[in-house]
Amino acid sequence: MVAPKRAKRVTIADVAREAGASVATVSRVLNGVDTVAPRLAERVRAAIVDLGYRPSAAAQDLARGRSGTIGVLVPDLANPYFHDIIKSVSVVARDAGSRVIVMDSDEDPGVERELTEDLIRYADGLLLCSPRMPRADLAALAGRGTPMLVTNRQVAGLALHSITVDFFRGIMALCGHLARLGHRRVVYLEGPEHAWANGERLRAFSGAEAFGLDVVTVPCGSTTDEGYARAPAALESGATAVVAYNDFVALGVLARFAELGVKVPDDVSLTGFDEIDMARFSAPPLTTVAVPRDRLGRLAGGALGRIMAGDEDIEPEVVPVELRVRGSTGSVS
Amino acid sequence: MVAPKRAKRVTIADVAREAGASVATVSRVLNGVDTVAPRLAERVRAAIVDLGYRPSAAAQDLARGRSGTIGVLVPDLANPYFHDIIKSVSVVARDAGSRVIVMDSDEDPGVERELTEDLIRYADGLLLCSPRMPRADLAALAGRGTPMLVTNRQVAGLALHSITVDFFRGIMALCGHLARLGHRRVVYLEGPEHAWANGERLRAFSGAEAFGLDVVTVPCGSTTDEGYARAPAALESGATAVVAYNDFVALGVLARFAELGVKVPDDVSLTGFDEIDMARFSAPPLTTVAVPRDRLGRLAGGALGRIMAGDEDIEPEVVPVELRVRGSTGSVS
DNA sequence: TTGAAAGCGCTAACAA
DNA sequence: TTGTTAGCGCTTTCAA
Repeated sequence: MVAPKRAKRVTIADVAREAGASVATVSRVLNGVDTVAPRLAERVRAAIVDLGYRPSAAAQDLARGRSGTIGVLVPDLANPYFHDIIKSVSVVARDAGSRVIVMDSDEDPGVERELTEDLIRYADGLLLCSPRMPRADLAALAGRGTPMLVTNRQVAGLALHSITVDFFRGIMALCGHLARLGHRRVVYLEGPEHAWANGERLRAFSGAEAFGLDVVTVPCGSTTDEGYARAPAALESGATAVVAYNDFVALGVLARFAELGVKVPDDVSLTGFDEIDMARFSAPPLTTVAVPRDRLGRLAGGALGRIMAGDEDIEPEVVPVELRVRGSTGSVS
Repeated sequence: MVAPKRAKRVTIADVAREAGASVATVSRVLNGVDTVAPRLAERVRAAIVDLGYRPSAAAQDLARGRSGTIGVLVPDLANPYFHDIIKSVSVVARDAGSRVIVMDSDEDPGVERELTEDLIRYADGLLLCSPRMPRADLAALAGRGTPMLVTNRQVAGLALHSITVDFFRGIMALCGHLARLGHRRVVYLEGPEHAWANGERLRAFSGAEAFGLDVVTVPCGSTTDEGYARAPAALESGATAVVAYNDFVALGVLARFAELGVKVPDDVSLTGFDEIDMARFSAPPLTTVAVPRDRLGRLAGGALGRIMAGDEDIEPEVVPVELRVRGSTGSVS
């Protein structure tokens, strides 16, 4: 093994010296300003390679007054829901010449607030995905002047740019589907308590109750484990259909039901939400609601870009969803 | 909506003026240096709040000569395998007062190299998870002097700090288990071609062949979709057991088999690798190999910390794995 | 087309 | 205990 040399940083001045040019010229070459004589530019490039020079991001950011970075905060990196959004935003960002840095708040409103404070110092713009933090925190952030966009959360009376999903309609579609199959009593396995998405679903259920559907609610969460754990409670409700907060939960329920000898959909129907990949690979495949996450991500990326460019007139968007009927729902026997 | 004011940045000088102190004092308060008179410190803190001041990350990083950031690169954010590692590293980092920024190369060696170049300018240290880039690129990076650590990849003859998983033993355990069940011919659904983990598995299989196990190989990948797609090919091999590259692939195979009416494990046995949550929720639950990802993550975080602190004497570690026998494997009929 | 030099906002000697 | 000031490495006028 070669002796490790923690070399002192190579700076733009070193390159300038090596190339026999000024730092200004090196900077020009670096930034693709084409008012540099080809021969000189070549010497500079050679020096850069020779010395293995990399511009310091901190110095560039400071001098430029911006970081070329957009910060994305998600409550759970493991959830493909956010993953797809990150991917799409990354593509949009890349096209705009900026990079994306991602942080995971682990569903904790406190951590979320903290990470956001951090992110705000590093990034030119912020994308808060399904933020769980209290309204007041969000308000404070919004008042700070940093360009930002929020997904899956609407806060009445706050000048907050947002792109949301039509969860309300999704649940209505699900309920309508179940009602047509003859279900009169369904149990809803609730999502994370601070999730706006959960509130929207609850709103939709009370709408469905107006149509004569009986809805009982069981606290749960957003993971397979939680679905697995709460499945018996769902059963006890005496409902003929279980509406899980999302596909993960539904998959957990499905597994537990299998263990308990409960047949889906013969004994009880089951639905998910989000349409993750696994939804169509389960046995039976899951009736769920498809959310166009890539579209959501692209919209978010585009809107955030415009906001960062100073455009304050961003229309709040609500992306539509689509019911996917599969084998996990059936008519009441 | 209130008129949006893209306020000019509040700087440390503004705070100093407001508080009637010097910038040095403000800096001291900011950094918790306790040689500031309580009353003065209080005034400074009040000014900070009043003005809504946030230190510029770029300026701090530049002045300090470090960023307090560690960069993590993963080939696929969606894979819980990496997710768990990120979580553990984040915890270690947080305890050390630094933050983690994550980037996803999307399994593309080119993008990977590019992102690493970027990361290296932002971070004090690098954690490359299962890098797919060619040996030469890795060598160039290693020679650059940035503290870095690689997981799941060993490169002979390169002074590269690494922490790897004992994939070899994992596959051997799996093969031994299958052999004891009477299997004589297994088919291996290969992982991503640039993955070191795949190479290790192949090595292990040739070891198993020495014990009389017949192994045929089918190119596949690392996702459920790919498993689903290659399942028929696996069947055609005439093997009595399918060893999937990982649990995702196995789950895809399982779904396809169910559609095709192939019974697991009666008609054919099936194994995964990694032990993701879903592995025990499938029907039948998956025989797989558990990888202690949290431990891997903590080890990585700790080791990287030491490397960044200048300790060059880091022992390469190989974390052990554990066979988990479940319902998806059975004896040959 | 090139270079000199003034910042960018902060930290950390060094003085007082 | 506090303040002054010289950098940190880069970009970007402004002159030449």
